[in-house]
Amino acid sequence: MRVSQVHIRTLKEDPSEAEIVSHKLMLRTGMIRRLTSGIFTWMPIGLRVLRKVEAIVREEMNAIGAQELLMPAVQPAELWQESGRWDKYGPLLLRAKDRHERDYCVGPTHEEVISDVARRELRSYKDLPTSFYQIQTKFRDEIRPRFGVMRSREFIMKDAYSFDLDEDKMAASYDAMSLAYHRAFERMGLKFRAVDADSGEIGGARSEEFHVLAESGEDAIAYCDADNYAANVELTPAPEPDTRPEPSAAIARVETPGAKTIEDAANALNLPVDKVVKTLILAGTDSPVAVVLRGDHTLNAVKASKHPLIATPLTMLEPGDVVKATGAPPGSVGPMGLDIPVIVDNAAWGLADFACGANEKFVHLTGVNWGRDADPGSMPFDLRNVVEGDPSPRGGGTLSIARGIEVGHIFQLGRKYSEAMDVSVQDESGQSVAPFMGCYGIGITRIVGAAIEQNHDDNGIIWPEPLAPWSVVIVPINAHRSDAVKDAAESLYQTLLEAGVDVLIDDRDSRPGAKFADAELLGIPHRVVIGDRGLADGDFEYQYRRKGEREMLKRDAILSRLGVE
RNA sequence: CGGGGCAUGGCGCAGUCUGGUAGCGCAUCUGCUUUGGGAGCAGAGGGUCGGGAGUUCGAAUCUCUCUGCCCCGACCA
Repeated sequence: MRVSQVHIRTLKEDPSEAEIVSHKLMLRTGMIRRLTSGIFTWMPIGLRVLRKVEAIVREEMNAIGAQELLMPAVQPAELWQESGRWDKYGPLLLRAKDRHERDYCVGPTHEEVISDVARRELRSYKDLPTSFYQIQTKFRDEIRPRFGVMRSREFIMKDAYSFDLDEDKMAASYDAMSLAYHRAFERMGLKFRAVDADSGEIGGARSEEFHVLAESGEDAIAYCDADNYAANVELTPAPEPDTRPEPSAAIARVETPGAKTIEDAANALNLPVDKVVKTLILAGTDSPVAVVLRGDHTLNAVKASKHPLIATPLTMLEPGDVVKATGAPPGSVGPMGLDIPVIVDNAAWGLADFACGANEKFVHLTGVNWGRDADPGSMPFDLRNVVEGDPSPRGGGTLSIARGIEVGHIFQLGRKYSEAMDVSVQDESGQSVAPFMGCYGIGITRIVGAAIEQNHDDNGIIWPEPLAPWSVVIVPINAHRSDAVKDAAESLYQTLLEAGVDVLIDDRDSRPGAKFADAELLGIPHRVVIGDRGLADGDFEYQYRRKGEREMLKRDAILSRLGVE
């Protein structure tokens, strides 16, 4: 394409509404424009990228035999009442009434509709296994849309659904889908990890999330390259308690004026934070409970919610209630002498001669030991988030922590929806049975943002080649003054076009600097600069966006560099 | 939902406290000069200051109200 014919309106300054780099760059390049909170127009350049993502996903879905269909975005309430989600889904569901006062929603997902399709279409086990997918606009009325297309209300999702006769076959469909996801993200050139999203659950309902690794990710992922373990930190088990050293210190009372945090206390006591224990007072199922963690650890809400004495949702007591429960304000609370249940984290259980609050304002105790001084309650419990360097649950090495952006999620649903929605097929013996379902989502629009988060520099986007809006940009320098430049540029452009390369030629009359800046902002992987300077020797300048080194190459060398013979 | 902030040409901002009828940079258009890292000069178009109500001779500026947008918050002991 010719830049003169493309709607390009790049901005030099970051729009004030954008916070993270992908959002800023998408606005500066003009890929998207906001219509209202969490709702965007995909402008021509952005749409080119979106289409590349879609095409890869579509190819990988088709490759495993999933069939594309397109379901309605607007769905009748009855369907959602049938599954029980009309009430459960809450305000996330955008609802509307038609002229007859009938209730509808804009689909946030399509389990209900696909179940309806399935119950009408699927008759017998001979129709199975089968899977359907669509690439379609969804709407979820997020509490707080932010970060541009990363957490928008309207977004495009690829959602797929599989139907199988039994659990093993469902697992096979799931595995095929998982492989297809791996292939799709690899083809997009993204650094990603598939992580267990459900490792602690009982039963066969497996689930994996696919995360693009990026600093700005909202999720923390624990992984171990040595043994291939990867899971959301929320779900990564911390090690069992160590054997505890024998007590060696006597208990001592220390005034810690003004100490409110663990760091304050550790400083005042002149101890490392991992020798000080933090005691959190939570709402319990019966009475408040005290939860004890090592000072350098943080409470994991998902794990804590699984303890029978801890109330869900997890609630920290207000300072006033902490005083009522323990006699001391937050910061000075400790496990000694409490008359509420104490739950000790595995790591805190392994400590000897530790320090803790004395349940007296601005007083701490040192040399405290479980059993001798403080009652550790019943069994220790896994309550904390794992940290960098913790052993991998698979035992093959130590964990690293990375941040990730969730771009895919696959799930074995079992019969939950097929039973609720009355989907059934006849098995070999003629009995009606509910099929086992799986559902599989990819956030198409989110991938575009995630790809930028992972691939950018100070000058702009650095597209992985498979996602780039164009793979090559030709920049003629002062073509209006030099027929040689113009001819060489046009000729190269035509050759690349004929070879099927996604090529852009910057045929504007702008100055070179402006063209370079735009090419870099847009993140076009390959740049060919043609100017009188090099052309005298028959040279073109070639630069790869990601590396940045410029080389002078002959036309043939350029073509072979771009994979054209 | 709770807390905070903002709303002035397409974008980024000043002006608001101390009312007097709107300004700067970028972008856009015209002309000339320039031309290998977002050119220079000259000129031009474009906003009634988020909406409404009020105070006042007079409101972008003060008051009330509505709306929209952005940020923070569900690990603090």
